[in-house]
Amino acid sequence: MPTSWSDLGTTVLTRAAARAQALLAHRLTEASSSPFEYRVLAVLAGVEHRTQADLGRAAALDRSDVTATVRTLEGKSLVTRRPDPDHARRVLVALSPAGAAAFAELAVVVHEAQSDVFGALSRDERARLTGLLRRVGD
Amino acid sequence: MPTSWSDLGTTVLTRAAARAQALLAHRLTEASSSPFEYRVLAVLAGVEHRTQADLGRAAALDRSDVTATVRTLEGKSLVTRRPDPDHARRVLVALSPAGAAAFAELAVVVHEAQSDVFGALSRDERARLTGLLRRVGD
DNA sequence: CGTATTTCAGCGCGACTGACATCC
DNA sequence: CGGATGTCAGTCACGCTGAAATAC
Repeated sequence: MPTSWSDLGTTVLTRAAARAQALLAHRLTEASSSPFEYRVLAVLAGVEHRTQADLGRAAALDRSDVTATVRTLEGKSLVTRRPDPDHARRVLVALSPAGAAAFAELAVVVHEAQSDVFGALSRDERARLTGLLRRVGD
Repeated sequence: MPTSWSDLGTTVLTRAAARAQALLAHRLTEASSSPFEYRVLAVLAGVEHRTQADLGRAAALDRSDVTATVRTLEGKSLVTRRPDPDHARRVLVALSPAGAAAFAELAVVVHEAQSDVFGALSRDERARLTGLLRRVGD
């Protein structure tokens, strides 16, 4: 059982995750986007629309973060917002054509980021790693 | 190749790390400590003293964070600070007896946190996981 | 001179909390 | 009424940057 900080399982795990997050964020920033924005776009891709609350649940984003991210995406014209006709309190968010195109490009970028992170591992090893991580992440 | 956010390798990795960090922080907070403090104590354990800059490098802590953490530990009398006789600008930090005792107790707490995180995995699986993570973390 | 150390103020990101007005 | 929704303000941990003062 390791006693030195750097050999702890949680430390190794945290360090790898920090590097992964940094590389992913770097790739997305280069593409004038951000992890939050990508998460929203990814949820919106393939569905016609979604309420912000649902969006937050699907993207594991807090409601307040959803608000800010969606407004940013709206400013970029990647997303449209309109009130739900059946539920005045709700806002329906949908991908614009430009948003769908942006997501397609960003998906490539994100895929590259996965290679940045897991490039040292074979396809088999990646699968084993994510399998183990899923059991750790609950 | 997964396109949905939650199936990305980086996402699974980040989620697991977030849970690990939360569980570890929770355990240490219960013990009236913190991850930063433990990292400093762990580096100090086994050596007589260390300059703050060295401490930061060894604990992978930023110099500014070292300053704050060491002052907190000094306030708890777990650590002593004295100027380096040979190098007036440097500060030598050492574990006090109380600090050594506290570290011994916290080491148990941290070990429990490892079980909190990796409890679902066998000893073999833990070793395989950390091995893979090390190749990801650089 | 340049370099290194300590300290402080502040930033950015991600996760979150509390409060509020609004609506079903 | 309770419960959900969108918004805003603000907090916290962690990893940083920039600048200043000091010493080598």
